[in-house]
Amino acid sequence: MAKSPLTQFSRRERQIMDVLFKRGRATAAEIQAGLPDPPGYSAVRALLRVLEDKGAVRHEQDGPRYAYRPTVARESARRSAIHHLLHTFFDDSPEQAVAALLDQSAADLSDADLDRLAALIEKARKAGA
Amino acid sequence: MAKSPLTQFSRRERQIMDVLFKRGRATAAEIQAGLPDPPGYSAVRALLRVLEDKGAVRHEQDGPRYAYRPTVARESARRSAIHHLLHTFFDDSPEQAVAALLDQSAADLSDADLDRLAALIEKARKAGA
DNA sequence: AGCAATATGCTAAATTCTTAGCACCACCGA
DNA sequence: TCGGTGGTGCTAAGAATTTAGCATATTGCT
Repeated sequence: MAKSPLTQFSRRERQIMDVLFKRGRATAAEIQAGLPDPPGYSAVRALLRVLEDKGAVRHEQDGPRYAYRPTVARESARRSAIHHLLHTFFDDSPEQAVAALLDQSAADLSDADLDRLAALIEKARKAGA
Repeated sequence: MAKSPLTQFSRRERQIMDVLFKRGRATAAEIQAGLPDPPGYSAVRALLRVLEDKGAVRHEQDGPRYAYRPTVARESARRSAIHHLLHTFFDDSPEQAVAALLDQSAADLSDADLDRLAALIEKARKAGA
């Protein structure tokens, strides 16, 4: 298996990627603030340099400082994450996964949300058939 | 926040947990086989001992060898995984997540699957309202 | 019984991750 | 113009992870 853009991350690296995926873009200080049990600022900088080396992250000048972004689009990171979730916990069964997701968050979904989801299912039906 | 049963895992530890969650239960050799870029057998054993120390895993005698299991139920590991996925990639929006999931795997779903999902949505509607 | 094969437990070494510290540059206000 | 503030790059040490090696059981054959 060739090395995917999602190389293996260390713990801290992963935490940083999580922050970046969540925020889309952040400065070193923001990342530091977003990390659980935040390390020193230098540590964050060093990690970012490593991640940039690995090609997982790139920076752009944002006024006086750097702003970092993941290089892989959020989209494709999402896809991988979903794929991994399915594979590890749901025997590659999207149906089970959707069921779990609905079950777990039924309370947070409004009727309108549910309508939209129902519509999506209809759409899937047409596409699949 | 108290230290949850899901302590921070190192890279290898996580890989091992993934294998265990996927299989439910496995011997050291099976785990080794399931690992990406598998290390030596001793390495796997050592890791398992560490994980057992951390309380993430326990073993039971299975004939001449040990069989390992995660201590947290697959259920609750699932929940955490979903939660993390939602938080990192979907702004805590289950609706977006379900949408992505459907979109990504529409092709793999049969009409019957879709029927079941539609039924689940109906159920959620009743529960939520 | 004796031997090969396959477990396990432990430990020490190699590797990798994580961190802090220091040197330097640019901007801003006194 | 001269600090002070807040950014950057680098590097080296400390901590943790990851690994292999070796000693010791236990099982199953012959």
